[in-house]
Parts: sequence; C-alpha cells; structure tokens
Amino acid sequence: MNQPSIPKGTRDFSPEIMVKRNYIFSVIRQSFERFGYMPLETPSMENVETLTGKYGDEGDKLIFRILDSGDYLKEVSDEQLQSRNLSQITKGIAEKALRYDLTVPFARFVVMHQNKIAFPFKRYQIQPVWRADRPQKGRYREFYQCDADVVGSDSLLNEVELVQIFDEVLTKLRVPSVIKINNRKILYGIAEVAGIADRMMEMTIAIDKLDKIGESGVIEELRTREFSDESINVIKGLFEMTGDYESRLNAIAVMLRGSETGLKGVEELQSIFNDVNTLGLNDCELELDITLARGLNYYTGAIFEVKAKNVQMGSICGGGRYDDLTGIFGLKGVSGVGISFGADRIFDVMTELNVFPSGTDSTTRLLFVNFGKTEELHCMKLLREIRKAGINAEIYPEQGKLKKQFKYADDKGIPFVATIGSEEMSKGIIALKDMKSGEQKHVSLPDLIHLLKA
RNA sequence: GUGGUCGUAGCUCAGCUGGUAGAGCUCCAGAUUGUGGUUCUGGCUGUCGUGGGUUCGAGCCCCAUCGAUCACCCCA
Repeated sequence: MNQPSIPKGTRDFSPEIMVKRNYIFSVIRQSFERFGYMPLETPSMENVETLTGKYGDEGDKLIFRILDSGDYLKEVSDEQLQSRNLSQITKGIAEKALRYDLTVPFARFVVMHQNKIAFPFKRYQIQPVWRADRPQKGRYREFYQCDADVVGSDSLLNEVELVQIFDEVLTKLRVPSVIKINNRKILYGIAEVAGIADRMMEMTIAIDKLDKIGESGVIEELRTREFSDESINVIKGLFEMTGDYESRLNAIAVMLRGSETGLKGVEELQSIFNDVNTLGLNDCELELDITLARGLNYYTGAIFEVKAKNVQMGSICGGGRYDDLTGIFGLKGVSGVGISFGADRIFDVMTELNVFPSGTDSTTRLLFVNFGKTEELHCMKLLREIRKAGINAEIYPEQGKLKKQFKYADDKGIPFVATIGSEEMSKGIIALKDMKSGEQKHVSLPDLIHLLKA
C-alpha cells in the first residue's frame, strides 16, 4: 500500500502550528483594521483570462489551471491534439485557474462592483494563493498572503500609511526588518536616459540581482542581454551612489534630469521619506534601494520589499502602486497602492528567531484532572463558570492515571492544571498547579478565575 | 522549465573495499496506586523509497522510477 501524501509544496498545519499562524494573522488583521481597511474575500478560482497576462511571461507559466469537468476534450480538435500546441489546447480544456495573488482578483472585484463602492476603497484580504513553482526554502506552492490595498486615491499619504503598517505589524511580531523602497518611475527614467526605455523590464531584472551577484555580475548579465556599452555605463552610475537617501536621491535627480517621469519618481520618494522620517518608525527602517525592481509588471510608482534582519530568507513582504490595474478590466483612471505580508515566510522567520510569545503554545489555559464520576460532575459545574468567564478550559474526558493526565497537559502546552479529588471537593477548593513553575496551591473558584484572566 | 545533493526505526543519523542492520532522541511500562517536564531501570519499532539488473550473496555496485531538498529562472 502506498503511504498517503500531499501534493508537492503544500503542507498540513498541525494544531500547534495553527495556534502560532493564527497569532500572526490576528496581529496583521488588527493593524489593517486599525488603519481603516475592511475585510474582503474572493473565490479561490478565477476565470483564466482574469489572471493571464498580469504577471509577466514567467508568471503566466506559474498559474495553476483547473481542468474542466465532464468531457473536457470536446472543444479540442484532433489536429490540435496532434500538433501538441499546448497553449491552444490549454485554452480549450481549462477555463478556471487558482488565484496567483490577491491584487488582481481585488482589481477585478473593484471593476465589477464600481457602482457600489465608496472610493477611496480600502480593503484587506487574507487568503491562500497558489503558484506552480518548484518548491525550495521559503517557497511553497500554496501560501497565504495578507494584503491591504487602497484604490481611488493618488495621495502619497497612502504610501506613508502602508509603511507605518509594515512597521507596526513587524514590530508587534518582533521581526525587526528593513523596508526597501524604490519607484518604478525612477527605473523607467534610468532606462529612458540610457536609451533603452523599451527594454526597461529586462534592465530591472538584471539590476535587481545586485545584492546576489554583485556589480560585475549585473554588468555581465546586461552584456549577455546585449545592451550597448553606453547604456551599461549609464546604469553603472547607479552603483556609485552612496550616502543617505537624500544625497542619493539628489544624485539620481541629476542623472535623470532629462527624464520627466524619472524626476517625478524622485519627487515622490522624497515626499514619502520626509513624511516617514517626521513621523518616525518603531523597529523597522525605511531604506532607499534603487536596484529594487519587483517582477510583477503592473507596478507603476512606489515599490516595496521587506526583508527581515538577521535571517537568511527571501523577502517577507512586498507591495507597490499600480496606476492602471483596473484599467485592464475596463475601469480607467483609478490608481491603487497596496502591500502584502507573506504569512508563511514570516512564520519561518519567527520560528528561526524564536520570537513567538508564550501563550502561542496552546489555546487551552486550564485542564481539570478526572478522578471519576462524582468529581467529574463537580468539575463540569465549575467549568461552566470558568468558561462563562471567558477562559478556555477542558476536563480530561476519562478517569486515568494522574501521570497520564498531567502528561497530556504538558504535551498540549496547557499552562494550568486543576486537581479536585474527594478532599478538595468536600472543602470546596481547587488544587491549582502552574505547570511552568511547578507550584501548586489551593484556591477558590473566584480566585482561580481572577488568576487565569490576568 | 534547467542543474546539484540525498532517500536506512516515529525523528536525526551511523553502517568499512558487497557477507542477511545499529546508535541517540521519541514512544511505552515501571521506580512514584494524588502530579507532567528532570533522574534511574526495562521494553517495542524496520518489505534499508519503489521496480529491475549484476552476483553464490546487494543497505552498499549498475539502470530506471518516485519522493525530498538546495540552487538557477522567477518570486511571498
């Protein structure tokens, strides 16, 4: 018999892990709502046309398609099958696909419901997305994104607030991070000045790898992509910029003086930096990274990427402004900006840093030991009061060796155990043991509730 | 989609130039019939990923296949 298994790149989440995951989700959700974002959910699957063409050629390949039900070959001719023209055949047999991110379905939603929506529209969405990637460290085929987006507002105040959300959430989760920011307009300006405006995508893919393959690696990549020496020389100028964001932005402004778009990008970043610095951040830093590109090609303005400090891991959050994502679906002139937390990577980082707070081991706070029928009923009465007081509590469902019952509490990470035998029962008291310190004392029911509520 | 590494007990792994498998941890029981985590004692656990080949004989060599993992591309 084959061992049962799950698809590549997917995972089961055990109760112990889910308690911790839910902690992350709740912190993120709380901050989103604190900043005025409202919840939204969209279907796991979308029509294929909704998704294709939004994520670049590479992205299209990574979309999971869903095979049609029934006689799914009925629309495919024998000639098409013979020719093995995959893209043609795929169209005929798969009209649905699993969502690849949350931003595109959101844009689709905004367009479909534009008449019912009050703009600026702020929504958050916490749902899984799927990518047919080959799994590796920190990369899964099914993972959760936690997005907050606002559409219908051009104001850079949104960008500033989104940086504050990054900072608030990651500070609460005890994951100090660097928030890298750049602007697509600047990248476009560079391409323009270098005379390669039409090949901006290629250029950004190359310079995005700077921290991975170094300056010489980037230049080599540009060469193999057959960029001219003049263009490469212009791009090289980027690597020579040093100092704080102000001096670097000034240097870029000089470099981009021939590009109106590029200068607009510089101006935007200056504004965002000024505001963020005036307001201040907690445990995160905002850092200008001119080489930051981001692959999703719908971004047009500010782009974000967040990396946890002191951990070897890809980016844990991303985001950016997209001026015309809704335009693709027929609603022009509505700009949006949003961010995304990668909950699975944040989980991995928190595990590595060991920063989960106590209380994320178990949802149960108190276990009653079971001594038999009479005591059982007595405990059940107390449990009603304890649960009414909002404390998560349970009783071991059968009489058994104390060793076994205490071990159960220990395995489950339950912090308190109440023991009520005949003696306690007759005196109307509870023997309460703190499993962490090992201390045990007799308390009354109100005392116990008071103690566990704290 | 391309390339590398690895599959032996529930987990982490050892196993010499081929001679029919072992350690630690976990788990279970007892020491302790009203107390977990620490300590001590005892015990269970394997189609050596799968299929084929070479050989008197394969965990070890060869081929295939599946799975895991890391890197590239790309990305949370």
